[in-house]
Amino acid sequence: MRLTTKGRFAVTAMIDLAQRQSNGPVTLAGISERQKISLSYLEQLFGKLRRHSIVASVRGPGGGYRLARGMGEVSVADIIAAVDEPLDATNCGGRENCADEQRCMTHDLWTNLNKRMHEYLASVSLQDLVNQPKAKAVAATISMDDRLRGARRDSVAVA
Amino acid sequence: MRLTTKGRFAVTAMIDLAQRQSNGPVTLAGISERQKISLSYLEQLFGKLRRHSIVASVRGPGGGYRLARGMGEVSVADIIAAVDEPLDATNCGGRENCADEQRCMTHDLWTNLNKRMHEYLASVSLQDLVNQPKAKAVAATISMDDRLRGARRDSVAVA
DNA sequence: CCAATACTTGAACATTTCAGTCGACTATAC
DNA sequence: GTATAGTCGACTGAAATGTTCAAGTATTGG
Repeated sequence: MRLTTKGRFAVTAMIDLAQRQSNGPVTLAGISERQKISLSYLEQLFGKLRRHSIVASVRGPGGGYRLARGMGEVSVADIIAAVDEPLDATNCGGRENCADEQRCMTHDLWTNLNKRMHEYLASVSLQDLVNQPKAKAVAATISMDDRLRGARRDSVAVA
Repeated sequence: MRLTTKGRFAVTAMIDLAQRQSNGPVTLAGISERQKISLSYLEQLFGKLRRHSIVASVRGPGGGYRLARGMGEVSVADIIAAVDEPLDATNCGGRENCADEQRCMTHDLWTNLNKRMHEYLASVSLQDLVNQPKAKAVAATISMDDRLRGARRDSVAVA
């Protein structure tokens, strides 16, 4: 998984959408204005989001975009994967080289990192971001720190 | 922190270096040949690694590069940070906007993700990669999975 | 000393991605 | 039927990737 500003834009836009879709479809023009993202760039991003069934479009006056599923069913990983799609992953992932030992060591490291990043991003839904972002973020951080330091704290409050 | 193939190349090269430095300085030409990375590209990468005091150079015949510190003191995060340096991080990290609530929500999410990625990469040293990569990788994965699933497994065998 | 070795630096380059722009088109509500 | 708003495709400039060429400088072995 690659992390670029493109994914950031997409997530920002999706949060805006999630927050406003209760009063009908949300226009890209509105998101563009509020989030200061170019309208045409949003069109590209939402084209991909739509083709990945993350959002649905409503054409005509009063139209716009709405979520294709509930906020809880859309993870950050979904959004990034839809937008950043060239996910050909570890450049030795079955395709070529990876012949000698060294390459496979780095290969393992990278696939593992990718996996963990993906798991983290998949564990955060749009709902989490819209509702109580602080609690979630802090809880995740504490939990991670514990693991690294070998500490043991059996119940972490998550608000 | 950004993840690109550039960092991958750097880590691959560093592993090669770490494995061979016991018999004196390692030449970039050798790394280039073994790892199939263009020599000039390696020169650029090692220039950065040298300026970050991760490797040291030995000039003249019989020269090459060697690690500036022990393998245990060099983390993957160090290598990536040295090579991928434009780490301006979250594009609202103190600089501008971040005015309304939505932006800060995504801001929190990203800074947190960056933090966790960094912690993970910082926890993996060159030594880990050269010695027993499998054990380390597997252990990290299991631990992560447990946290996500809420499972509880008190002693995870490592190696 | 001297020549081969090997790092050092800088520039140029093709390719790709990023981010944004433009223009033409289609569907639909009023 | 017209204004609204999504859809599509091509096209742009800037940056990053990955590579190559060329001209250095330091140092060691002979």
